[in-house]
Amino acid sequence: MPELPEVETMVRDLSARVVDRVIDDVSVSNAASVRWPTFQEFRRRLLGRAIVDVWRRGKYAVLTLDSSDLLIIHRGMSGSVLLREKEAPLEAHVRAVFTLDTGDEMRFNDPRKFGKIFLIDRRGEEHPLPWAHLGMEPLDDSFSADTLASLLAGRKALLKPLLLDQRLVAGLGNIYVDEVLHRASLHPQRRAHSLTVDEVQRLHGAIRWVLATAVHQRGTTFESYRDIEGREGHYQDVLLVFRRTGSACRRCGTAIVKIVVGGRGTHFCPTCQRAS
DNA sequence: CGGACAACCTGGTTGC
DNA sequence: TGCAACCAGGTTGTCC
Repeated sequence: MPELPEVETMVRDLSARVVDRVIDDVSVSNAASVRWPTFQEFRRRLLGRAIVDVWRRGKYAVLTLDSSDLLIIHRGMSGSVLLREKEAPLEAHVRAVFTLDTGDEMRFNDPRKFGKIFLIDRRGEEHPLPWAHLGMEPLDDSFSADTLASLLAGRKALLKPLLLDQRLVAGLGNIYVDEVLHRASLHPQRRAHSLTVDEVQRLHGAIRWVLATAVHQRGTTFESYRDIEGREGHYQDVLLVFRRTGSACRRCGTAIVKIVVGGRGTHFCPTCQRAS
C-alpha cells in the first residue's frame, strides 16, 4: 500500500503531532514486526526518549530520537501508523504501540505482518541502516532527466520492474509506476535501454509530476489505506490506469488492459502506450 | 544481469 | 449460503 506519497503524508502529519513528545511506554504484540534489536533492548532504548524529527527515505519513515537512535518504520504492503488517544478502542491488527507523554498512542497496524520496525543507531554501526542500498530520491533536485538516463543506460531489463527496483529510484511502487508509465506514454515492457532521450525526459517529468501530485492529494486509498487520523487520500480519484481494467482511457477512450509484468498486476492503455 | 517464481501473512473478493 | 481459489499498494531469496 504505502509508496512514497503515502509515506510522505504520514511523515508530515506525524511531524506536526509527535515532535518533542516523549515515549512513555512501548508494547509489541507481534514480535516479528521488530526486526532489530531484541524486544527487551528495543523497549529499553525507547523509554523516556523524545522524538526530535520525523523524515522519510524511500518508503521508510524515520523518527529521530534525542538519543543516538533512529526509530525506522517500513509499512510493507498493508501497514499503517495511527495516532489515537489511549482510550480509543484498539484496531484489529495493531502489532506495536508507542505511548506518548500526551496520552496519545502511536499504533502500528499491520494486517499482513509484512511491515518492519527497526531501532538503529544513526550511524548504522551496530546494524546496517535499511536504506543502505536505496537509490535516488525522485523528488530531490539531484534527480534530473540526465541522471535517470544514466540509470537506464545499458539496462536490458523491462522498464516497469526496473522502476520498481528501489536500488535505482526509491519510492515508486505498483500504483505509481503504472500511473507514471501512462503519463509518459511508455509501455511497461519496453527495454530500459531502448528509450530515446525524449522518452527519458517524459519519464522523468512523469515521475516527478505523479509523485508530487499524489503527495498533494495525500496518497491513494483503496480498501484499507488511511492517514494517521484515519482519513482517506484522494489520488484514487484521478488514477489514469491503476485498477481501471476495462474502463476507458481518460486520454483516448481505449479500454485499459491488465497484464502481469515481473509478477505484478500491470495496467496500461494499449493505444497510448505502444510496445514499440 | 535478467526473469520467473515462491515465500512471507492475512483478509477481502470472486466464482462455482 | 458455503467454501475454495485468487488477489492485494512490498521485499527478498532461489533457480535457471
